[in-house]
Amino acid sequence: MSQTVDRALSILPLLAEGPADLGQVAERLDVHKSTALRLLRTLHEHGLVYRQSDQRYRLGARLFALAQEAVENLDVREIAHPHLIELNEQIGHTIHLAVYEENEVLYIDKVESRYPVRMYSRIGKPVAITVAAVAKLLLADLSEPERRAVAEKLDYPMYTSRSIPNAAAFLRELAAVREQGWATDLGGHEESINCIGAPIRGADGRVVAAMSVSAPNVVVTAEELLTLLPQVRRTADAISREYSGHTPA
Amino acid sequence: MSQTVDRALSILPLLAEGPADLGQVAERLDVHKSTALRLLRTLHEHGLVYRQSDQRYRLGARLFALAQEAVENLDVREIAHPHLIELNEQIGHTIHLAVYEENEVLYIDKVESRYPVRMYSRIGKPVAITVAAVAKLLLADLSEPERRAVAEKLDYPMYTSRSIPNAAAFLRELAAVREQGWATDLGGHEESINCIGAPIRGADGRVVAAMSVSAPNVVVTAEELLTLLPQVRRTADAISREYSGHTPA
DNA sequence: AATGGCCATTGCAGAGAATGCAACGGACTG
DNA sequence: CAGTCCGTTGCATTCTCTGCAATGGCCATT
Repeated sequence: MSQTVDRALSILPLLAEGPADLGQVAERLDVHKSTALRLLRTLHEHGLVYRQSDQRYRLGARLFALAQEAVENLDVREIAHPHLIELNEQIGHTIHLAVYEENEVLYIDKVESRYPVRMYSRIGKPVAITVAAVAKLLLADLSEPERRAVAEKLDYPMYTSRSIPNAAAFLRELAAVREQGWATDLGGHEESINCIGAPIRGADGRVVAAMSVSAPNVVVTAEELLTLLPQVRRTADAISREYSGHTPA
Repeated sequence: MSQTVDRALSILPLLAEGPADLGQVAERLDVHKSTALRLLRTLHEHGLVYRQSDQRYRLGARLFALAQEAVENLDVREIAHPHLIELNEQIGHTIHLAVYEENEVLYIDKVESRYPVRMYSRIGKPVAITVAAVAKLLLADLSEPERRAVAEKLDYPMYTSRSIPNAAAFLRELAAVREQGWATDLGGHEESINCIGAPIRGADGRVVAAMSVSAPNVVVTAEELLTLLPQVRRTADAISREYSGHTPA
């Protein structure tokens, strides 16, 4: 690991909190101002930070562009997208696609509900990992020791009274999900929103992504949502097949 | 500028093209493999690159998260969003919001058309700078020498027969846009798609962002689209007012 | 099963780059 | 007009990064 690069990269999350001036950056990094200046300059040259008119720094444009290109290079996403669109045209609700990476689950695609009531979420946002249906699916596929290790490390915020409260309950839930091959989140994140999800598997049978359908209570009840499960699983399986076939190893 | 950081950051666009292994990265950077390894390690620790199962590297999850947080910190975007939604509910077409930064124009928000025919674009994608309505608006606000400098540097790809062909034509167009206070792109990017756009101004009158409405020929003709101009300008002005008021110096 | 080659990885010594200091300069303020 | 604050620059020192060469693991080939 390189100290200089390490320091430079530490600036990024710092600026993600909001714009900062040279002094603040230097202080947070615990380095001399001149050092911070040179790091910022280098980041600037690469377009990762931007200097606004008041001379403060904030995250720059190329960061978006990079994130975009990155997400477009994920072949699961590319393959899945038309299927998600198609499912959305059938059932209308919001559809998410998510992957697991380094202790985080994040959305990599989304098709908006065609109902007026929409939920807030964004591609790139980390998922509420202890409650979301897609998170359960992705974590359920890890090996038993990995699951344990991850479950122990997590926090279990009680978004609602139905949120999963602790590691033990979470591991039980993962076991159930693993067994049944699909997952739900019934009001565990937002009181009035339910989700059902299904896994997408690669050629080796491992779960490479997960998709879910979300809908607020006011549009469909949890029971009605569950009747869509066969369609969701069928879509997920179709994506799995295409993905497995497509992967040239 | 720091050499080490410079090299490390050069890895990111490289990986944006697609996954690469250690040897490829070292070669592209023209450094020893051990050096490349350590740089990649550092990037990895910060979550900016991810090591996939075949040991190759690709861009990592935190990059998305950072880009997300960055875009959410842009106050123009936050203020504009509800207005864009509202306009979309009135007229149905795709709406974009864009800013100019360091010789690039990029979309920072988008509301999808409610018509079935949608256009392809993505938040974070650089805009076709020589033809897009929002690009014209943002560049038209630069000082005359700046406009000249930028116009000279650009390429003028002929996306269609109606694309702006060269710097001279572009500068004329910018002058016109500056004069009239709104802009169009009539089939200059995609033969069958027209856009109209209006600027969003800060308290000092400078253009801080631009919005546009895009619709394909098959839904509305260019003439019909132009009839929406008053609504678009009204929306842009409303955003300008709120933004100017909101900015605490 | 054994061998060869490829690629990632590590320890080390030298060299080159990053660091912090101190001084400068410009902008804003009282 | 003086004073202060913040960003910026040149420079000597030091520490870190670099490239080399050797190791070890993995896969394919025979």
